[in-house]
Amino acid sequence: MILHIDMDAFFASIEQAVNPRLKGKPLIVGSRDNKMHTVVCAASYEAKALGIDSGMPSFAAFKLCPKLEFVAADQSKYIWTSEEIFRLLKDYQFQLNYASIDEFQMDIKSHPQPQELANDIKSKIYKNFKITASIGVAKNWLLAKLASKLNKPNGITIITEENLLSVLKKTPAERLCGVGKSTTKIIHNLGLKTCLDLYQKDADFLEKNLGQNGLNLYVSLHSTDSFETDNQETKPKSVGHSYTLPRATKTPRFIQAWLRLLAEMVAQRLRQKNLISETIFLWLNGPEIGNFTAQKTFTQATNDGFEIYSRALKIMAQIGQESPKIRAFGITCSKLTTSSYPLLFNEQKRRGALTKAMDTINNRHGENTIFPAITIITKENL
DNA sequence: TCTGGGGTCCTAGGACCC
DNA sequence: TCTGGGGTCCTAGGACCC
Repeated sequence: MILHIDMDAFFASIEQAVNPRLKGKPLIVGSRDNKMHTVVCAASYEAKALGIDSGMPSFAAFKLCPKLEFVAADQSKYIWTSEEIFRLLKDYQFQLNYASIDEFQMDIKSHPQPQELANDIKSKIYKNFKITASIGVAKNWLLAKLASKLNKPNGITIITEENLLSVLKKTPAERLCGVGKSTTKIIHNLGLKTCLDLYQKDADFLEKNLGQNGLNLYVSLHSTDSFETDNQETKPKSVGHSYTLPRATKTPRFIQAWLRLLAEMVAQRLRQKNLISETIFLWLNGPEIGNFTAQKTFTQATNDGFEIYSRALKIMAQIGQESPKIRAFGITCSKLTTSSYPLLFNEQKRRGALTKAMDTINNRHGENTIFPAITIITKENL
């Protein structure tokens, strides 16, 4: 049996636990601090009751409730809490997996009293952090994850052999992890509506109609294996940043300053993780160009901000348009390997020494104590 | 006020190698 | 004589998740 723990309105609950003034109030956590120009990252249950939910643009949320409380996301607080919960769960001595920042999976084998165990976990979490979790138990991770959502918040759902079919029958297929918008459309056209409809199809049928995704779904639905522990390696496969401007601009020096800033941010994170990257991915969005994406692999891996920026500019030249209007952009580095010194060329050595000095200063005196001058232009208004 | 930002995995076509 | 077939890597784009 797998036990899946899903924290309730995680970010919002943490903010309410930390700040008593917010308790019992409709609250949203936005992904950035411009409260009218962001989307809802998490909504408290008081806000959910008013029809507000994550993914919604914040202006729409405020339209539903002008008195909504707003807090900008504080990632480090949530990561800290998540790691503390993980530590607490470790004490149960079961095989344990991080599924995401607010989800954890435990292989509880054939534990005789899953209900009591789930209750115990929930009360321990509440005692320590004053936030609630919902728990699902089932024969595999996909069904356990599904179960955890069926009785939110602060609920427990146990899918047994006896109730399996009836639970699946009353649950729409799109509640399954992996069944998004386009998969839902395809299966609806096939006349499949519920999780049970999917569950009762065989592997060939699902593969024929949904490709690899269908096959994965079949395997995950029917598996009785423990969750794969292969994702124990926590090495990231890519590191990126993106930013959306309040409105589109075609001012090149402004766009370049932003690209440089994003490149520096990405480079800094690569250096923190001791990684270098061969492939640079550039994403641009604008009214004329729509989404422009391109990536390029270079022979020399790097974690130098200026180098990443230069490569991004090279990729941008492919766009073949003089100076398009740009609304949003992103830089992502992939093909990551552990960086190995020494650097080969003099220019690299010199720049390596520079970035090392910058990192030292910023680590000691705080982020952005020292930064490339060009990026200061990003602070100008459009 | 009119949709963020961080990711992973998959697909299909093309280049290239033996 | 004049081109089979297997495999890998790269790229752009899409689907999906939190």
